[in-house]
Amino acid sequence: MNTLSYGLLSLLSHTADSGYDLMLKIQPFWPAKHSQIYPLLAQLESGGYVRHTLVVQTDKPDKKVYSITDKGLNALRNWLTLPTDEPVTRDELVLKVFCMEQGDPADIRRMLEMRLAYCRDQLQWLQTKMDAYTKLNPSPSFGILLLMEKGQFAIKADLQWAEWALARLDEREAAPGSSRADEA
Amino acid sequence: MNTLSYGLLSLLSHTADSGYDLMLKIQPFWPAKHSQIYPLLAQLESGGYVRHTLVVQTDKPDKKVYSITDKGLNALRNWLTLPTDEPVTRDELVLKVFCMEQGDPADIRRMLEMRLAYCRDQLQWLQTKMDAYTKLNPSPSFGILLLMEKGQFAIKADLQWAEWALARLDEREAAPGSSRADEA
DNA sequence: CCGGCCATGTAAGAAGTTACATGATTCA
DNA sequence: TGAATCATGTAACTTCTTACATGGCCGG
Repeated sequence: MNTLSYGLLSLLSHTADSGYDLMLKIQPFWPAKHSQIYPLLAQLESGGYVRHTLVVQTDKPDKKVYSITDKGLNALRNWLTLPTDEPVTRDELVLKVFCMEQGDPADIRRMLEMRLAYCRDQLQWLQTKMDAYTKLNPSPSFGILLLMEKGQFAIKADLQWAEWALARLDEREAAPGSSRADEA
Repeated sequence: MNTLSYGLLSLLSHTADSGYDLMLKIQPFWPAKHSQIYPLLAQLESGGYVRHTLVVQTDKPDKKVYSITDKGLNALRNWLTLPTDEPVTRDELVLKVFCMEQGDPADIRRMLEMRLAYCRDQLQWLQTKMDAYTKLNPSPSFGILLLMEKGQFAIKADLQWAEWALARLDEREAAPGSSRADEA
């Protein structure tokens, strides 16, 4: 039972879902490909944590809809009491920023602008999700509200940093000479 | 040449360093164990991107100090022009929050308090690093300044979210009944 | 004297990605 | 007609973690 397994159980504790949909839904929280999800679900099923029923569809391929079992729920509850791993962020951008003096300033600028655009996209996507969710739901899940808020906090921080960094780049380019220019 | 390889080259573009020190320094940016770093450095050396000299020490074990070559610098510069992968954050906490209705509210509270403490630690650690760096350095690297700021933005966002979440938990516990309590 | 730090490495295993494989429907 | 979505699966590979292995120095 690894973290991704618990992630799947966590999703299934809200609603039964196909492997495909689980794969899509877990992306914002714990990115994983279908090639990782499908075998894991089979494993969880053989362990008795989930069970599936085949749902036949005419317009689309048939699907396996998984639901969590009592054993799965118990495992989930126990997991909640265990200590939580520290978060890990892997961002290629920070490695690039670290050695940015080696490259063309125009490349750095482009990099930061790309990040800015990415953040705006993410923020808008989240906003849409939040609107849709709160409209469709009379008394929403407290956990989901917390998460959507968490996502917003994180994206906004990244966005604000990118803006701040670009502003500092502008300052730099406006001022002639190197960082020792203020020694006048 | 994977991202970690470029990360090592990025660090080495500032100062020559031992595998051990590189391992320690890269943790905040791209966590990796020594068992991954050492073979990679050997590989980078056989590819001509870095070279090492043996530094004999009396009080401590001898070490291999790696420095970047021209070929390494060129590879680094080229990498800076390439498109940057999107950042990935994996945080077990979000998976737990998603299904928190399944568990004891006291567990959730403990979880959030742990996160809060972790964030405060991280923030203090960063502050210390920033102070030390800016004091020791007359004209600091622009890249490093940007990064330290980025770290602060991210940690503060996480911290503020945790505080906000705990406040909401308090509200919940103060109000009797469920979310339908406001239907009075 | 025991645990932690320094310092390097290998081996085995788990986790994650990319590619291979299939096939119907829908939209431009 | 060609690409995207839905839907499931396996195989090969890369990446990352844990464990094995060694050994001196230092502080409590």
